[in-house]
Amino acid sequence: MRMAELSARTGVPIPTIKFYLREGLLPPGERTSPNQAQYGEEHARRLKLIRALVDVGGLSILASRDVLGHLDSVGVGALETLGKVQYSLTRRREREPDDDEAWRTAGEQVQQLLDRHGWNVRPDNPARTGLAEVIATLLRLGQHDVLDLLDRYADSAHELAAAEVDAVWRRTSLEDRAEGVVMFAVLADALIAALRRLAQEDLVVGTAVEGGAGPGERAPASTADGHGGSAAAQQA
Amino acid sequence: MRMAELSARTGVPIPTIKFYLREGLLPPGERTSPNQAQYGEEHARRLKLIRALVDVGGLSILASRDVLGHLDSVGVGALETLGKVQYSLTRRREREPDDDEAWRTAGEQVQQLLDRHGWNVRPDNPARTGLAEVIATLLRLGQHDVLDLLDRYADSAHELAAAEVDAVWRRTSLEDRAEGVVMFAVLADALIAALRRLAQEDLVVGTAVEGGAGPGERAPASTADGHGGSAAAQQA
DNA sequence: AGGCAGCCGATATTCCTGCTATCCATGCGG
DNA sequence: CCGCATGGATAGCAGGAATATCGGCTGCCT
Repeated sequence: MRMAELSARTGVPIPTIKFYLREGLLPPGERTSPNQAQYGEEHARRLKLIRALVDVGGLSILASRDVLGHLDSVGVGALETLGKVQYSLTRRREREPDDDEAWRTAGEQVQQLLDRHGWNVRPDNPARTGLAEVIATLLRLGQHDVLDLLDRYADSAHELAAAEVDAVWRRTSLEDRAEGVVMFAVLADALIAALRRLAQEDLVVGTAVEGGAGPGERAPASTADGHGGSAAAQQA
Repeated sequence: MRMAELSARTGVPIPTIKFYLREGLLPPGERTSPNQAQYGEEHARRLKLIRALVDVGGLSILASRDVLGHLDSVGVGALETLGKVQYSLTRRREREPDDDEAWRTAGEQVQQLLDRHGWNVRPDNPARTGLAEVIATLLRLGQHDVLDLLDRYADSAHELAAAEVDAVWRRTSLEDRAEGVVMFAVLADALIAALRRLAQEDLVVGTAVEGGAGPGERAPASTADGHGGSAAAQQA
């Protein structure tokens, strides 16, 4: 197909497609003449992926290019891809953190947490810094009760990550796996954030309705222990 | 204290403080004369909070102003504050979603999920739309196995939210509670994201090291033999 | 009392990002 | 064979977040 059709099919305006081509997010089409090119299904897919990363994942154009670049160099294994994607994802911190008391404490807490949970993480994983930064901020603001939940957060995160790794591993082709890594790294963040907000409201509404005396032992709403597994997999 | 001291104490440059004042993020100091003002401890705290929201939480100046505005109008109860904060948090979607098949399916799935888990959420909660948007995107990209984990994500989210609500409720003063709401709404997102990335790497390293045959039942933790193992996980 | 520094407010300028718009030469295609 | 879409390059624009500059004033120190 030509550019006009690509645009029509994906809903992305032509000037924007040109822009993405220029910026290297979208690989160039196959030239059939000096001013004609053919685009395939993979271009449409890539375009949709770009919009997903930018619109839903909130990535910058630059970060998206990096992430997508890792997708193209598959064959190096999921670990490699995951590492690179994660590195691309952490938005560059403009100001390197000031080396104050809170920062040092935060660094220690991160290490202790990793030890406590027995996590094996490379020392250069940028998520370490990210985590330390959040902890340092909470320390500076004196929000110690948030930090008391760290281990709980960690347990849940580990559970979820296990399910994610499992799901990715179940994929067969290398490309699919790499794409899965990106999905779980980028879009799951948005997913969890939204779910947490919904759950928060449910709980607050529940406690407020019960008289506002405190977070009472509300009947746990059927606990959803029987959630129909793939009932969500509506496979449209 | 005067502006210079406020700047020195918080590390925020004076022009930036002026900017925040202009934009209404920071309440003006107490005037002692037409060109002199006094700032108190609460201004320093507010400044640190602004930097936390902007730097760590990734909020825009505008969104931060809204969130902080809700902090000032305390006394209306945690539910009210939570709702307003959540509304301010969801970044305005520039393009309202195109009403295609995926979007409609996504809307249904959100409702089904809420029913399945028995969550009581107001219909105007913007997180509903946010969640639907992510689901629609995943549908359009054909990532159904991600959606299969929705219920698992929801369960974890609910657990965490319960702990969070509990923690907030434990706070005594109204101001502290409102601040807690903001903390858990904004910073916990970053916290969880970082922890998930760390857990992901741990699990991938673990499976890769064990021969790359699949996500095996790795001995839980205690692996912390140093990070040497991960370096070897270059698995071609 | 004199003077210098600091402060406040307002305006203007800069830098970055993510697109759009314009322009032009070219060659497809009816 | 001629118009119009295509592709490439350059320039422009809008919004966001600061940052710089300037004028007028006022403490405060001596």
